[in-house]
Parts: sequence; C-alpha cells; structure tokens
Amino acid sequence: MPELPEVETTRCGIEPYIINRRIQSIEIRESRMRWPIEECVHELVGHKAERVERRAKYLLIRSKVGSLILHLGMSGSLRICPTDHELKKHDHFIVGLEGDMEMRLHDPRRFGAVLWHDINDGPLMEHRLLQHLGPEPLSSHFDSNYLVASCSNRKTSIKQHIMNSKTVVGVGNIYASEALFRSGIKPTRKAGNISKPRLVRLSEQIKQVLSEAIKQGGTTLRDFLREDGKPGYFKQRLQVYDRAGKPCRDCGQSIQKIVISNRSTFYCSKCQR
DNA sequence: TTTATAACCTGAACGC
DNA sequence: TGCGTTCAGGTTATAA
Repeated sequence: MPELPEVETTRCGIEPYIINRRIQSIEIRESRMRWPIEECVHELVGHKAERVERRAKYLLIRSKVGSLILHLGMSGSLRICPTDHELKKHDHFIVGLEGDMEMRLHDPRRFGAVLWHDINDGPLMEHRLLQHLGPEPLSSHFDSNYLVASCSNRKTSIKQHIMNSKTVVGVGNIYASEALFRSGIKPTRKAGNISKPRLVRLSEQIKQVLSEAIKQGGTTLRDFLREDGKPGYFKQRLQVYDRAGKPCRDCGQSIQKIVISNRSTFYCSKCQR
C-alpha cells in the first residue's frame, strides 16, 4: 500500500490527531519488525508531538526530546481509532493519545520499522536511515539537470535508477512504471543511454504522476477513520501497472509484463523505446 | 565504486 | 475442500 502518495496521505491523516497532543502511552505488542523495536521508544511518553513530517517514505513524529521514525514497509498502515476499539491481529505498535484515542501500526509482513532518535544524538536528518537519501521528487532539488547528471554513465536500467533512493526518494514500483510510460522510455533502457530531452520529460513526469496520486490520496482522507481503515487507492488512472495483456490506452498494443530486479514491470512496447 | 542478488515476513490468489 | 506454489506497493546487507 505505501508508496510516497500513501505515506503523504497517511501523514496528513494522522497529523491533526497527533500534533500538540501529549503522548500518554506506548505499547510494543510485537517488537520483531524490520529491526527490533527498542524500549527507548518509550522516551516519547509524556511529551507533546510538535510536528509530523515525511522524508522519503519515513514518517517522523518530532518532539522536544526526540523523534519517532516510522516506516510502513510493504504492508503497513496507520490508523487512528478509539482506545476501546478491538485490536486486530498484526496491530504491532500503539501510541496512546490524549482524548482516549490511539494510533495503531498494523503490518502483517513486518517489513515496516519503528525507531527512536534521541534529541541528544544530533540532527534527525543525520540518522543512518535518512542521511544518504536523495532529493525529494517534488522539491526543487530534483529537476531535469539533476536527473540528467545522475544518469550520466550509468549502466543500470532507468527503472532501477529512479527507484534507487540515492537517486531520488519515493518512486516505488508502481510510479516508476507509470512515469516511464508517460515519458515514452522503455524500463530496461540503460540510464546512461537516454537523450537529455527524454530525461527532462521523465523528471517532469515523475513529479506529475506523484502529484496527481497525492491529490487522489487526499480524496481518501475522509475515509481515514473508517472501520476497515484502508486508504482507497486509485487504479483507474494507472496506464500500465498491473495491466499486462490489456490494450495500451494510447495505441492499443498489449501491455507487456517483465521482471526487472525481481520486481514486476509493465510497459507498452510500441509507446516506449 | 557500481551493480546484482538474497533476505526479511505473512497472506491472498491461483492451480491442481 | 485442501494443499502447494507464486506473488505482493520496500529497503538493506552482502556478494560479485
């Protein structure tokens, strides 16, 4: 579920329930996540959450004593619900909030992560998981000049290159396929073997597709507290992802499915070269 | 240094 | 119905 637009949607959804609220309790129901959840996360208890930020696909809940770093992995989701709401299997981490509400991290595959960064450990952005990240795709730090320079002499495929968080953050498997389709670039093409005008278009389309998805994610915000807690996501706008064998919406050619680096990849062999 | 691959997990969907 | 296989939206650690 969580690509960058869903993480941003989640951030917007939880922010009003968390910001300037005192954290009343923290419960680790299952510590075996990507890394074990350490007891020091309890440091947050008794303090107010001052900001809820996002860096790449990490959610950062900042307080004056330190920050909680959350990652949703492949199957994670966050829900705000009343404390008397029945707990679900795979509700692994619970943050008790003022007003008998809780934020629950639900993650069946446990690829997600919960970490604590103490204020005394230096700037949050120098945390080992954050310090080597590339630019945010929607920021001015990511533009056509940057992408062109980053592709220079690269022998890896363009899809792997834009999915690499050192190149740019937040471009997951779905939006990599979509942005490449919109740019007319075949996913297997070597990054260093693409003309500048086409990379300019790709940088624009990465921004465009993510912006559109965030807007659509925004429409699911009202459903955030719904019983099933699932943020609806939008398949109707996808041009190639999960459309193997179906006709290209532009030319009618059958959409191809291939595997690049163990990830399903979809493209139109006529529109993308 | 760059690139490719294995590993971490559970559950849903599918075929037999 | 039940069992085995395959696949899934992410990221790091390790090997080549």
